[in-house]
Amino acid sequence: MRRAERLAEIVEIVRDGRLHTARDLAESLEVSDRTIYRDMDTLAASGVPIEGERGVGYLLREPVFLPPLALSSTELEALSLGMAIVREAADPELQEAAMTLLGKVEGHASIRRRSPKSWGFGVYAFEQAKPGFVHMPLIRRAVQERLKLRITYVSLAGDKSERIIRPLQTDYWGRVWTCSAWCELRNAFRAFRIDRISGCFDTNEHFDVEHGKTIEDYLEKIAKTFEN
Amino acid sequence: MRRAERLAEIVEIVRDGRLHTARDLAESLEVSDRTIYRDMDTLAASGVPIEGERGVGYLLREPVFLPPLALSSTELEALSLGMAIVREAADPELQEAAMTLLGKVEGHASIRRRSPKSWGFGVYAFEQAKPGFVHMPLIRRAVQERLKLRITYVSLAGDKSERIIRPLQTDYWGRVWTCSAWCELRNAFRAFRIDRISGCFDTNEHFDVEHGKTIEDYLEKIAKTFEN
DNA sequence: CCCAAACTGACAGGTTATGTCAGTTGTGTT
DNA sequence: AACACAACTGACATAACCTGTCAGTTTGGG
Repeated sequence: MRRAERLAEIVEIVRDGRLHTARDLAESLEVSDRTIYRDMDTLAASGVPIEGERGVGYLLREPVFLPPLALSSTELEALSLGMAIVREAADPELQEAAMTLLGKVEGHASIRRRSPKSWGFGVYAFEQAKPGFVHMPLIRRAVQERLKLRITYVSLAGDKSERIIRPLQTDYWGRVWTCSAWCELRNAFRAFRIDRISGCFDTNEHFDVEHGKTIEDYLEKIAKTFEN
Repeated sequence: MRRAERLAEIVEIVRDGRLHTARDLAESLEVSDRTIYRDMDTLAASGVPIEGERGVGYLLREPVFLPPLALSSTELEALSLGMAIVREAADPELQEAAMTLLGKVEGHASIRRRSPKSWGFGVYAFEQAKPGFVHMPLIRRAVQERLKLRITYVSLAGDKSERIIRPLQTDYWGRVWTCSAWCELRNAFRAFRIDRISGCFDTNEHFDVEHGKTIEDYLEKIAKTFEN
């Protein structure tokens, strides 16, 4: 089974998002270039989206992993429930992802045979599309990449304000999403309800992890509040 | 790659939970017994928990599937969020499954490399362990296997009652779980809040899908209610 | 004890994978 | 426009691997 392992190894190497030439791969895997080209065919046939450009090299745009997982039926059930909730309770981008993921998993004959498509879950976590939800993908990206955002926020009292925030975490409260952030207008931590964010723009400005302004600091502060 | 396909096929066949002899497998896959024995070695080496007993046959206890999935990072994010919610919002059995599933996925080196362990999600779907939650696994099983249950229910008004129900679906409402069922006491559809089910027992009695008493009928009835 | 069926080892023959070589075709750079 | 680079392709010999056959051994159950 050296071949199968090598195929996995190629994906491992290429998924770092950088360019790799067939020769480099061939050297590090101790096979000939030709073998690499053949392997690339096989991978492409298996649906791995590796792109090869002549004169350039190979690139794996979409991060991919292919672990041959062994899931118990309870884990499969948890996956199914989780995706049902995400499909209902998250923003369109994650909804889409949840559905394609579930599709990939249920598409495998082994599962179709056992589950009559339904696990008996009903999920009604949300009313129809909440207003601020279109901004969720941007907010999530901002959290991950430490990107400052400029938002227009309408408070529960109805006051409109414009702020620069450092989004630290997105929070799910069962039926409501909020974003925990450091607010540069108030110079303090604030939690913004996603459905009350009417405008949201990328500032193209990154923020550093500053002592006292991290999500851990925020959570700690909240914990202390509850102690009293 | 006929070998790789055959290995997958073996798992496919054996995962029905019944006994299979090497000879039967060999016949249906059109190879010799010897090849099956060699394949079993390979599968065992790959970590598939197939058990073989001399004089008996092969058995796969834990249902398993091993689809070499290719997930996008967004799908991975959806999976992570979904499991975070399930870990917070579901019963202990599914919580456990969600954690082991996430463990299996994140355990794969390819992912560890990219995600700094956290996706920036905070999930606070529930207070601490709700009372009725211990019954959830039984209820889920009952839904899937059409098993009647005998429950002790405390209504919102505080009235205690004992009923035989035919559980049709478990419903997640963001912060609350209910069970949609046909209630044999009231002879009508009822939705029971899980946290108000104080007792729950298996009656060992199955129910048939009766016209007018299915989950589809219930959902239709609810839809009509909203029309008015 | 006997049977069934999992297991093991050896070897020949077939199939597949690989390396070598000799090209062609795009892409980016000078 | 010429050039370098690297993806690609085809052909063929050889090495590696897989498979079937056969002849056993081991283990659990009746």
